[in-house]
Amino acid sequence: MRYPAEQKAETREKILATAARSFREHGSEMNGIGQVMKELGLTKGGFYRHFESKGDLYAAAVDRAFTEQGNRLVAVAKAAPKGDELRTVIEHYLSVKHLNAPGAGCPLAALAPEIARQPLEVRKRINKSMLAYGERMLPYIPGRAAEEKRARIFILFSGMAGVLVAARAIADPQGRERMLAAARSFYVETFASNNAG
Amino acid sequence: MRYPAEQKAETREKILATAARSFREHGSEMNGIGQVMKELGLTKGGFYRHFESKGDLYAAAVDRAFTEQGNRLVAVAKAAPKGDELRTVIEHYLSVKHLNAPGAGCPLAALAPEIARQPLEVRKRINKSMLAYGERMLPYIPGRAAEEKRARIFILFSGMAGVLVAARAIADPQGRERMLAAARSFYVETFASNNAG
DNA sequence: TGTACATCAGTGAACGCGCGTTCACTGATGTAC
DNA sequence: TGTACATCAGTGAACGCGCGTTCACTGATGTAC
Repeated sequence: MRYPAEQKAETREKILATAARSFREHGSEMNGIGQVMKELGLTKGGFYRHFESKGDLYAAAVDRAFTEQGNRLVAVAKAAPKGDELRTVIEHYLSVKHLNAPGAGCPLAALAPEIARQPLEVRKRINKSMLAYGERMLPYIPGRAAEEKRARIFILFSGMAGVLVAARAIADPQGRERMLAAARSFYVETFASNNAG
Repeated sequence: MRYPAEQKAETREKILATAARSFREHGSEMNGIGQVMKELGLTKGGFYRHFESKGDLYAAAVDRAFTEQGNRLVAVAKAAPKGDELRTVIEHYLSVKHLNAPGAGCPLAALAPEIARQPLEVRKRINKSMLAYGERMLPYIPGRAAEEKRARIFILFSGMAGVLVAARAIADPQGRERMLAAARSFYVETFASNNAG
């Protein structure tokens, strides 16, 4: 049957949001199209009215996740006390909440190795939103030359992603939170103390 | 037919080594038992004479990979000039060679998110070899209390794993090597300079 | 304003495929006598 | 020393299953007249 005017865009949106969360939670191999559609109360046949293939959805969902993550961190920075933006961002990223909510968190922490295994074209597409995510952090990084700041952003955010995912791999809840807290102190001191730039 | 006396142990060994490389290269979902056995010139039916299930192989292969990675880094440290052990280990870890050889490299960098998604029992088993890997780095870390050193090892190695896998996600070969080099300088200066401890 | 027709998001059954796992079988070697 | 039998690593066909994808169909809404 024919559906109300704006429904198609809404459905596409829901598929994207659900897939973006589901991929981060379970990885792209463990969560399929059928499950994403089922969660939305739809059948999997309808998926192909919205995306060309699973690969197409994957790239779009990872793009979406990087954009959302960027939005979140920018919002956190803007809400922070003047001069404390980077410290606040680091503490938000390395929070227990982020540790325990991979589906709503950083796609680099949740998916980096499988992004690295994607075909070149998919990686290129994802790289754009990865780099855009980095660029949005530029205003909060101390330092002079933009190129220097970019390297610093790469080191900081790839490092924190490593911390988060390594902590998630630890089974003992106390152990993982202890390691996370130690890393939080380190990153704040190293990147966001007064003499860090 | 009956096979020569020590062949069973040898075959098990080959399956483990091949799986350890293959999982790190392709992830556990993309590379199956059939392909591992095929690479060894065997049929997949014979797999179950050596391992209980794919999950059993996965845990054993990741264990193996952590042990190998530990062996490699200890060997690198032992071959380094006195006092330069940690710097040499960092440079080895963040080398272009390691960047481009995930199948022979650090399992944390190659598999951390999917390790984090394993059932509790599998994570507990893998945690043992992860922690053992960390313990082997203790002698090369400056500092006093062992607990402090352990936190420092976690921060250093999870951070470097994040760097490596983020660099692998970058499509442009020059860009990824530039980022890797910047991170290498940072980690050497921060963790292995004379006043780092 | 009323009628006839076109559209197309979503359905649900079907497809081929590769996966992990099972199992009856093979047959050269090891063991018992 | 020679013979009969047991062992068991590996074979290869089969299994059920869920996956990604395709497709004929549905039918309420939008459009044309």
